[in-house]
Amino acid sequence: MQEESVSLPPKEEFSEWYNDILWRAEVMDVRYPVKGLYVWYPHGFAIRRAVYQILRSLLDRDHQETLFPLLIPATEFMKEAEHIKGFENEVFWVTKGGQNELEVPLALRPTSETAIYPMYALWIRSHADLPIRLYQVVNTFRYETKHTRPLIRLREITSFKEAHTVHRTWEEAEKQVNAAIDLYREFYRKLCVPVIVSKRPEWDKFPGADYTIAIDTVMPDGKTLQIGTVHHLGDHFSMTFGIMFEDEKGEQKYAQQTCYGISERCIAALIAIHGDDRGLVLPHEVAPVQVLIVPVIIGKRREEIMTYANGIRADVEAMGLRVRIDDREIRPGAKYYHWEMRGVPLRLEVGPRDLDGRKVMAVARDGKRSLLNREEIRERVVELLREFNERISESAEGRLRSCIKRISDLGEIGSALEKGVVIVGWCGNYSCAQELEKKTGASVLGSCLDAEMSGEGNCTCIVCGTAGAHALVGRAY
RNA sequence: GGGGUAGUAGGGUAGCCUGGUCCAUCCUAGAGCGUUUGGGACGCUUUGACGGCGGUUCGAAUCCGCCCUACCCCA
Repeated sequence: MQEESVSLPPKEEFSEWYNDILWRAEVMDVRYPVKGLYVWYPHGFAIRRAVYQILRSLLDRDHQETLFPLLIPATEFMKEAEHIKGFENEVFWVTKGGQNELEVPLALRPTSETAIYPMYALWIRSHADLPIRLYQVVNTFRYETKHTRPLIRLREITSFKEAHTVHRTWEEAEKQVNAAIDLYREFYRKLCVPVIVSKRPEWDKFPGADYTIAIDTVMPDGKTLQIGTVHHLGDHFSMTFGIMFEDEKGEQKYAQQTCYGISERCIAALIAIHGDDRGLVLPHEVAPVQVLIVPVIIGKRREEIMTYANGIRADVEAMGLRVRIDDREIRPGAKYYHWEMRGVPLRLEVGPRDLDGRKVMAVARDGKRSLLNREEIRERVVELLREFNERISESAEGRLRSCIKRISDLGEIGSALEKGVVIVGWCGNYSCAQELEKKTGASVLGSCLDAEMSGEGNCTCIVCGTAGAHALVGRAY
């Protein structure tokens, strides 16, 4: 009874678990009085900072960070027909300045193509200006009418990393698309979050794109979460916004573009994929506290133990790790629970026994214990953190694999979808996809791009029986 | 988008139909003091709520309206 009041609901009840862990682990406060807007607690924000630090460092290899305005004039926003159609029902508009009605209403960006591309038209003159690869991390606004959910479906996306690139040729832009996919794969590998890459069907691509590649993961309840998209924009936007350059022969040409984005859904995935009944489980790179030191103080040896613990702290700090001593006047067990909830990957316990034997007890977040010698702390801590990441990575990978089922019989698809996603043969036609979606309540996410998932050779459509390719079907968030 | 159920202190509940009381209650949490400290310590003192806004009324947790939030079901 006592434990019930302080612990999480079991993770099998994912919806409630997810809601609870967000405030118990101090990630988000959902009590802000506007629908779909949530507050980052400092601890959650520290996770966000570490996660986006990884993303930034990957992008900074060949992108530059920038910052465009939040407000987009209606005149620019309304230029690209397909783009408008895709977003017009979810745009927030600023229509007044003080008491006065604005002559041109201003949109709160739902995404920034129409803010950035008019400027690209001014900046780009020659082939020598290309390629351009810029990105920004900004908040965007979407008037969601469906159920909002912290980090997953928001009216203010607080952490939208969007990249916008410009190239000379369609092929060059396609290379960028592939580079972006690789970059996202690398990003999620660092978060130990396994992903599925697929090409979205024609009707589900980004409004105004040639095609869309999506990165999905599977949540513990078997539903898929889209945690990244990469779009080949072709020349749709460059024709609309007049982004032209003079090529080597002196001819004016429309530029080819791509854009790709990741939002704080990556943090939702991080939490959902790794967390357990005791709270957050975080890969060490993104944990706000990477190493926690708990002094176990008994009787009169307080000073001695604190000195020992401080020496260890200094050692770990010198390795560039985020370390913390919990010296509160509470029992050690309470500290363990407190920091396990918040996802500390490695805990070092130091008490009289350790002091006497010049040892330290190291306990990883997944329960693995190792008794270290005081002298080997520097090497061993790094090693333990790395091994911990490998273990959670592997276990997440295993769970993803176990909830992907290959199905060739239409009758089996329903039960398989309760546990995860299915791979079926699909001819590529809208009508068959529609029938499939109607029968199962799930959506056709797209055609598999991972060789190991699509398998060898061709197959036949599960609906109509004609020749097709492997497609991914799942219940999506 | 449509429907259902619910919201009472940090968490869990009673009360609501049939408006009124002096102390709601259990587990915690916060503040204070003391004893403690190798997996959620204990004792004592104390603080704390009726999801929000408006209406009806002498009086609202309770009745009415709108909104917000959560969970479930259907499109």
